[in-house]
Amino acid sequence: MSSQTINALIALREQILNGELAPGERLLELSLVERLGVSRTPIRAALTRLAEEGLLEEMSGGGYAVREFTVRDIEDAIEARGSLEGMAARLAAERGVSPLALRKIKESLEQFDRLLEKTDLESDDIERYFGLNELFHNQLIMLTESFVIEHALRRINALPFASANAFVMAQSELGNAWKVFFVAQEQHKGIVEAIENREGTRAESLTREHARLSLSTLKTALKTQAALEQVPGLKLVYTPN
Amino acid sequence: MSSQTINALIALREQILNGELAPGERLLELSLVERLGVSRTPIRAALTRLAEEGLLEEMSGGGYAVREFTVRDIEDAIEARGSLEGMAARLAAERGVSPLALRKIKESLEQFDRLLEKTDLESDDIERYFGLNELFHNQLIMLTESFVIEHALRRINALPFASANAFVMAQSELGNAWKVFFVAQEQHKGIVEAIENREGTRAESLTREHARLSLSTLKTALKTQAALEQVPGLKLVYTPN
DNA sequence: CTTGCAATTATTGTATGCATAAAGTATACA
DNA sequence: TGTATACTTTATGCATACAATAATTGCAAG
Repeated sequence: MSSQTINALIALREQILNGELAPGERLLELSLVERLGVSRTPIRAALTRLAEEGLLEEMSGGGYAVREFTVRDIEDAIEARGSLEGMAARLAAERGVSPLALRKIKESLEQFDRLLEKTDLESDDIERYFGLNELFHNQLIMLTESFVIEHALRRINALPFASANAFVMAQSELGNAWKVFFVAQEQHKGIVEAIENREGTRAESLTREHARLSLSTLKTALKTQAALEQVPGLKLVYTPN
Repeated sequence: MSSQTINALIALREQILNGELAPGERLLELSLVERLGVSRTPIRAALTRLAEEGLLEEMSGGGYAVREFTVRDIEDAIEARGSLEGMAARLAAERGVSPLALRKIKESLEQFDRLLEKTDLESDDIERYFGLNELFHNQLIMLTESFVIEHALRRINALPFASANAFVMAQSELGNAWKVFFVAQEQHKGIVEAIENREGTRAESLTREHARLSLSTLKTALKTQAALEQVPGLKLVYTPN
């Protein structure tokens, strides 16, 4: 994709997740031209893309509005991620994986271990955990070497609160991050072990449970004002007050 | 979406599935202008959409090419559909469904039954089965009333060989259609029964197995020249000869 | 004969003007 | 005062001209 379109896409996505563009608000192309400083063409491209991702909804008679999500949507999205990641893990176990890829993902596990040796994580450590977690989940998906699975998961992860990292941000706002991270790491290890041992069912159910850990964290975060402000996308979730 | 864009989208998709535009072939916007009779703007919109769906791949340095699929891709896509439909069925069972929706999907089951009373299905009957099958799978997805699940499944079903109906076309080419359809109907009934009885695990595993029935049918079809010609999308699958 | 560079061509990316359709408003009539 | 209709406004859809970038060809030098 081209530069102006990417600029518009990134700026728009950020402003939506920030809450600068509120849920339900209609996005007028001309006002976005002023706001983003690019012409209508790349803006229209960005809008259709964001609608595809699910962040916007098409209005009847043309135009788009920022979508409002429910807690139920978060549950469904994380269940769906768990389902697909679980399937990926199972297929990886059943079909076998390349020795190189297996070694690489084990290295990630070791890096997690080293990071979690101390019990009080500082801001830098959280940042590092964030990066590692993203890497691990990518490696997990890539183990299967399947375009279709990658494609489907990319779509789910486009929903901001569905991705594996949303929970990291939420947890870091809630304090005592290392406790949950330790549980998560135990699951990581089990998943990789299951894949190595060709235990498809175990790999799948562990991966699903791992996703549910994100869910419980996010649901706690929804009750906390600070997390609600900090975790991208939670502002789009309707919370009856 | 607007009229010219839809025209371009439909025409392009059809020509890709027909094989008029061969896998690997680069699509030049200007040549599509001649071919489809609309200007570049709606064509570009259709191209980005088809790339989103996975039918096209973006080339480095701009432009798109028709994607070539492998048998493995079919397997993965149908597994993924089974995974997501299975999740939908499980959630429907666990959360419960509206009496109205349950009654409606049971009516579909009865229509299947009436259709399958005879053992020799004619062309019209296959057509009817096709419609019923599409309806049933839609109803199944809708039972959960989840935007996120619908969204994810719509994406998977955009891959032509992944959708629940691909197997109907394949089977009708293979002859003896009613045998497989009878097995499928038994699964349909089990799924609905499980949802009604709040048996989440049963609903999920039956739904997954139902998807795998499509898979075995499609794999058989891949070995048959007639089916290869008739079933939309199978021309995009690389078959070493 | 091959390789590197430059010029040209071809293709995609962006901006904008015009057309069309939808939404809103005011006015006239019941 | 309420409703229907015509008119005005506004927003999106489409086409096209222009800009920028990537690919290709030809020429020259090693």
